[in-house]
Amino acid sequence: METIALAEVAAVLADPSRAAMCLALLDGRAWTIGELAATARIAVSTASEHVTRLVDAGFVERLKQGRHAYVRIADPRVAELIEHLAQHADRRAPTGLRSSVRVRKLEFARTCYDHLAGRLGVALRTGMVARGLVDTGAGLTLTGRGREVLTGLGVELGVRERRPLLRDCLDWTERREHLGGGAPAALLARALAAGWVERGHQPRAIRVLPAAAEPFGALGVDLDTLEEPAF
Amino acid sequence: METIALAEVAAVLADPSRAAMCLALLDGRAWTIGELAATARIAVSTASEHVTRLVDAGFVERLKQGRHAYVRIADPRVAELIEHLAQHADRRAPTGLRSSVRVRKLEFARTCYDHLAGRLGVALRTGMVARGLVDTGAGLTLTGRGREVLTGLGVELGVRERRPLLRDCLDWTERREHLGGGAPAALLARALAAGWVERGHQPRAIRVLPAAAEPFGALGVDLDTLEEPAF
DNA sequence: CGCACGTTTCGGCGGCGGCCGAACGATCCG
DNA sequence: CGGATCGTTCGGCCGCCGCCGAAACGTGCG
Repeated sequence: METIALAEVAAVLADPSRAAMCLALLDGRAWTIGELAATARIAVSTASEHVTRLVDAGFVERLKQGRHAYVRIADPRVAELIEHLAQHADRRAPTGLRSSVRVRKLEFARTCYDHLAGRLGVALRTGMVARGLVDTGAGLTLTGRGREVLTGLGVELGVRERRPLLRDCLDWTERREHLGGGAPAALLARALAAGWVERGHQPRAIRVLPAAAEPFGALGVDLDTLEEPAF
Repeated sequence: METIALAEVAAVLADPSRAAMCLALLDGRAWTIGELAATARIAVSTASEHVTRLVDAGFVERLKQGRHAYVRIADPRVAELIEHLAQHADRRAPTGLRSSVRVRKLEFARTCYDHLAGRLGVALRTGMVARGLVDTGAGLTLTGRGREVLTGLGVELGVRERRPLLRDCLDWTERREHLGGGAPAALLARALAAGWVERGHQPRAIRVLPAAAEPFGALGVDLDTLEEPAF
């Protein structure tokens, strides 16, 4: 039976420690075993075993480099799968309110695997929809104008990507949807390369630089009104 | 931590019996507990317990009707999630060749949750792409002509659906992709209503009727050349 | 060349959860 | 109203798997 394959792959994510590690890895970067052990609050030995299982399942890959072993998500499709699963989990969460300072600091702008999330990510979705760059009629589609504007900003929309250009993404700290998919990934890459934003010290943190005002304005995001928390 | 929510939802699918039940339910219809127990080869009592867990997790819903309890997938999004997961499982399966007669009979035409699969499903994808009704540039999109043709056939494309109109779907018996998403779901509904196809006796079986020739021809599928197995 | 640090392997412990059969409950039918 | 059929609940058994600390391994650095 093929059916056991499904159970096997689900079982890999079914452990709290492994789940925590995968969620951490959604920042798209490579973590060491030690770091992963720390965030999951387990012994390194245990973390190492978990990584082995994740590798066998094709979720992550191990990169040996000197005496360190780096671990990262194997494939964008894996990231989407994890997000998809997390999204369902989120949907039926009684959910207490989020609290920690660490999370608060990440609320404004951060990455979600390979695209922007946080309030900035949410604003991007709202802005692009308001300007008619994205259509929400059935699923999400990039309009002709949307394509023009992104291209004008130097964002390279890979034509041969397998995943859709746009999808709704609801990551695990933010309650509202932001934009995932190929186009937002390309946008983040462009934003980093062009110095509109840069990575902060915390894993998923993003700092917005002055140069971001113009390009993000073109996407319907007014950074000035966004900068300060609403409350 | 929210992270445990991910593990919890994964844990629900992490059991072989529950996975088998979910896969069976992907035919989109309501099954009784007894039937589910039989396909999963477990005692009814155990199956009942599993259904309870699946309900609590929001994957399926229980419909009491007389002395029977029917179970079905709660939501198209759940079906997509399961398919997504199964797809990843499939991707890294050493995979023996499929054999059983039962599967062979379903190869030609069957449903995959709420849309067409099997060789017919695959041909539909190929045909619509060949006719320029579907564009595969980046992700999958329905072209203007595609929309016209479907509408002309009486297929109602719900504008307010949340899921995308088209997505690639690779179900667990077929190796090649077929079309999933809102549009193919609407197409199947129309095909059943209009008498182009009808449901067979096996759970996922679909029988193609003569009236199908014309509408499917418009979608680039030549049923005559497809009818007989290639080997 | 040896120590230190990061990682992996091993052995053993403990708990969770899936499994069944039996008893109970509910519903339909004669 | 009784017997048949389906489902659910309960109790108890068993195996799997996540956990840790200790020890082995390998790489870089002094």
